[in-house]
Amino acid sequence: MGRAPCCDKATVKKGPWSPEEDAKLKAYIDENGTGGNWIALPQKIGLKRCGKSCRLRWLNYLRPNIKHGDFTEEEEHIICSLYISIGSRWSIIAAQLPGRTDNDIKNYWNTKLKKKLLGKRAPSRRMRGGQDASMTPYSSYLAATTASGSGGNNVNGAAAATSHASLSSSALERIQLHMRLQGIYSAFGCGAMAGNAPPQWPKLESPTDAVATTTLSAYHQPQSLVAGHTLSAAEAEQLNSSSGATYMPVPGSFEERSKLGFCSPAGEASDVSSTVEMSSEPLVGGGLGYVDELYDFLYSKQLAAVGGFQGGVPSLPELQCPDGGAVVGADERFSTWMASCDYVPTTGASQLQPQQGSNSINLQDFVLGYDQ
DNA sequence: AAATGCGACAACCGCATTATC
DNA sequence: CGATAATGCGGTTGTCGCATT
Repeated sequence: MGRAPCCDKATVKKGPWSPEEDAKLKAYIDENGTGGNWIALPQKIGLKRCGKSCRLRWLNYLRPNIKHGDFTEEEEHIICSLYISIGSRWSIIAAQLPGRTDNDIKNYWNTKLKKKLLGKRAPSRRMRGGQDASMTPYSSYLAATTASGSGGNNVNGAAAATSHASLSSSALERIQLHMRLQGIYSAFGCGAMAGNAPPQWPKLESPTDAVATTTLSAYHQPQSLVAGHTLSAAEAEQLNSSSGATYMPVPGSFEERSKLGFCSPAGEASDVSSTVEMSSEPLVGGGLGYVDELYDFLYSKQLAAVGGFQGGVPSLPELQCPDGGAVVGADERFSTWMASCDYVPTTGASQLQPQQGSNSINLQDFVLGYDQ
């Protein structure tokens, strides 16, 4: 037996809301609030609507301070970065964008951002079956490692390719997108098969997805994200020895790095290229260059603004904590921290709230650490 | 000018979680 | 402590308007 429906579907009106209905609902809530009972609300004000529908209408449309219209580039970057970090947790992402609703962001992602990423595949740069002059060092590395089948990647890559054939197109699309996003993550912070933290994959429900997820997880080993600018060299060393992960102290102020919309470790350019070239990336469906393009998409403007790679590989934006701290990332530490936090989407600037006595880390901001 | 396709957005649906009894 | 109700959330669908043929 499934649960009882929340309302009588025969008598409830569906479809778009009329201005009159909007006015009724808004007037009532403005005056009385929701009363903590959405189910009873429509009867009180004489609306033939389901309580859930009223709630949705209020939250997504009628609520004050809702922003409609185009997303700014900064908002796009935040959405992309958080999607990389936490997947389709739209309510959490929305909590970081005051005035935006989860529904808005979800729609924007599905209709624009995702296509921007999936559709940004420039034929001149990929799917050529070999290297060419336009390939970046990173692409070249990927091609080389794929061709040579280095280490466990080869095995897993073959498994991925096998599972690829049996996936539905929608599942495949999702996996490809996730791989691109995850690939960026790997490129920024992941040395080959290093680290112990399990990767954070967005939810994949179907059995076939599960197969693919298992396959992919085997060679995505996200590295640790740390509160870089607050970490001294000694602290970093201590953490490295105790956790087995790679932390690095990062010079430069948070303000400097956040100017561009992302925290960016102020490392040297040589550090960046060497790190990127060291990274490995599984390839499914001829995915060479995915990382490049998403990287370009996310960071080209930032890099241009600082005159190239001098700013180092950008990190992710911060999730605001009530104490003024912030957290970002997708590693085990982050997911642990997330699990120990309540997030409270509100009409204003929402916040992540560490629970009392929780295993929270006093994070200021994060940068990616790199393996040697 | 009509038909068709497509993108954007609003709304719905069902499941998971939380609160209450 | 279990059952039920309410709420929150993410995935999906429906509808409308614009662009293209």
